[in-house]
Amino acid sequence: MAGNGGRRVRLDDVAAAVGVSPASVSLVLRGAPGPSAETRARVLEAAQRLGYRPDRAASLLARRRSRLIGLLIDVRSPFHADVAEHLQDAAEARGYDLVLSTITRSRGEDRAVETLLDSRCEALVLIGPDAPVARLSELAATVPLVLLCRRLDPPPAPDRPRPDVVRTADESGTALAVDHLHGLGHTAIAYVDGGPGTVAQDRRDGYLRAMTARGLEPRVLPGHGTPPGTEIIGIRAAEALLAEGELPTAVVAFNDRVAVGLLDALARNGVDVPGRVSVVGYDDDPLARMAHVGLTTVGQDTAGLAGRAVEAVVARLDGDRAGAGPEQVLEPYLTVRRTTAPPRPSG
Amino acid sequence: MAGNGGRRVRLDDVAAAVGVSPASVSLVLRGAPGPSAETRARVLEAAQRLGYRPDRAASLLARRRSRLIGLLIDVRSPFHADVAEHLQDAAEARGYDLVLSTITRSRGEDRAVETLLDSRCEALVLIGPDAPVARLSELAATVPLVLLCRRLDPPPAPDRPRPDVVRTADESGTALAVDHLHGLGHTAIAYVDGGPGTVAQDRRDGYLRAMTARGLEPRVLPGHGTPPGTEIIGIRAAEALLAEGELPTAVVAFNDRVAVGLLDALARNGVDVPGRVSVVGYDDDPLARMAHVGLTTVGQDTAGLAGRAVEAVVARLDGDRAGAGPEQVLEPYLTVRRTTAPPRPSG
DNA sequence: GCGGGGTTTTAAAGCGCTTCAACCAGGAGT
DNA sequence: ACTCCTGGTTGAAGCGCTTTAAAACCCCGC
Repeated sequence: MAGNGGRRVRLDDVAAAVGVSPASVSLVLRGAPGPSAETRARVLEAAQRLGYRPDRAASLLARRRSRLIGLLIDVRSPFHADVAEHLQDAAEARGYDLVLSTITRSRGEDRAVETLLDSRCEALVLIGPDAPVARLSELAATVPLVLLCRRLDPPPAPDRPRPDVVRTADESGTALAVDHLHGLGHTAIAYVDGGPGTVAQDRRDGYLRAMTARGLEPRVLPGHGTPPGTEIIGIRAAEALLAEGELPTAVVAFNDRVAVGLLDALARNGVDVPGRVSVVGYDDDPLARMAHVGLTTVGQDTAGLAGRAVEAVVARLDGDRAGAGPEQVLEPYLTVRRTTAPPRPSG
Repeated sequence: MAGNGGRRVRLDDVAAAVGVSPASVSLVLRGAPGPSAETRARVLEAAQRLGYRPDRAASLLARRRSRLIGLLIDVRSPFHADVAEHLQDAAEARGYDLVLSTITRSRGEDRAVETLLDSRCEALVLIGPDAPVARLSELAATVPLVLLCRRLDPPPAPDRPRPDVVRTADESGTALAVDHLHGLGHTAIAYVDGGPGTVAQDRRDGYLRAMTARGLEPRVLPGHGTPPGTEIIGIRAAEALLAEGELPTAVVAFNDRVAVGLLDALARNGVDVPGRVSVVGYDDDPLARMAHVGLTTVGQDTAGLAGRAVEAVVARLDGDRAGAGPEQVLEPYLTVRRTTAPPRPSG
């Protein structure tokens, strides 16, 4: 079809082929109002025939608005990947495009954000960024900013610019887990903590509150250590519990990786799950879904998060601030799989 | 510092501030030869002071060459992520920039490739793409193309354009595994197959050849089923072996996920690994590295793959075709962890 | 047959940067 | 004294598209 002599087909080529001005072609190709049905058809046909593909750089440069949303993503995180996918779709639906910038070992958040800004992004979405509140606030002064899964704690001074926040109610997540277990008949429910950070804090608080509300005795196993939120923490927690002789009948873990460590250590010590101990994770990681793991876990509504994030961006950018508060909190949901069951009748 | 009144700082602003022409500023900022040391210093100072950030779209448009390499990436694959990271660095070192395009459920390879092309990428790198050879060949006619971890099989007609190929010698990888096990004293070594595709084929061939070369009896367990290359396959294979009563003393798996399924099913059935059976995976997945898995596995040299890919691109683009053949094959390496040991003295 | 209202079309001015030919000083060479 | 360099510098022409104001057109009714 194409691939013929040398140069790439330009807008002008299409215009010439049809016998109209480049302006008309531009209008038609972007579906802008103006051109008549007939012109429209002829232009489309010619563009198709010549294999015309608009040049994004040129279009971007000429356009008054870029309609670009920058997303900072840690390419190794399945959760980030999932959010990215949904953001892609949500953005597209609103007429925006997504630009990805990966953060890697050799490329910190700041660096990645710069790239995004240089690419003319009109707004930025950051997923659980590490940057301190002050830095985020400063950035929010430059460009509309949405924080995904990251509370602002401590909140910036009220006169300082404030990023929008879209997150999951992590405190409800662990409460959900406790509910589920309590509903099954468990009363001795332990919790394995995450590292520092607002997310870990929220999940722990949710657990504590839910336990207290039910008149149950909370028991938090420490989650610090390097690195937090990994299998090792789960293994250590399991070992600590086993050393005591008396196991709780259920354990809620800060996240799925911790839960997997827990499961593994328990299995090695001949402790049946869910027969002897029930385990609940958090994140609904691909890990948890793996057939042979079948971890009961708390999931986040990634599609919802992505959708709200885009809405927040659009609200700022297109100014139709409709009902969107500065912080949006979505409810997590529980996915019951095979690691939870009623406690074994004691004996 | 910046963030002051309205508009973004442009090249012209810097030029005006220093009192030189925009042309000079452009030269200085790109480190191009020409400007004197003094001009250079003054421009740099002013740019810094004004917080100037070049506009990529404009720069891209004006530049004769884009120096952009497009990478197609499945954002959920840790292997892709790893390669991307190394490519980023390798490209940068050669003065190129990487543009990422993710392939998702709602966004196939073709779509992602188009985005890349529209972004003015001068060359494309695809990691193990699904597209048929004909399509790849066609694409290679449009733009320099490097295939990572994907052989061209069957090879396109000799007169057709041919993508460069950079891959791991998968046939040596499984041979390495067999070597290792044989060296430990194993003779009954089974293999769990992957799905269709050249990679699975190579790995199987490597196993078969290595076994035959050592006068050992090969035993291939089927790897087809949906989806191939996942834990389920490993579980099924383990069940099949257990059903027979007589277990081999070692098993090589098509990849780590299969190996993990295998490990899990064995553990559930009280089979000690590596006491009773040794297991070797392939890919050196994060999964394999997890503390509690400790899977002995064959790893690919992702940094090397990325480096070669960039070299291939540069060779095509900058025309210094130095020593680079159309297909480059890197050797895999074995990482011994805790799932392999000498076979238990029979009895 | 002409002014008026609406619909289509287009000329032209950029978007912010790069590039390249031309230009300019101030030595060196003859 | 005059030409020839040569390293520095710059004016101006784009890159391929969007956008806007204005032109062109068409159909009416008077």
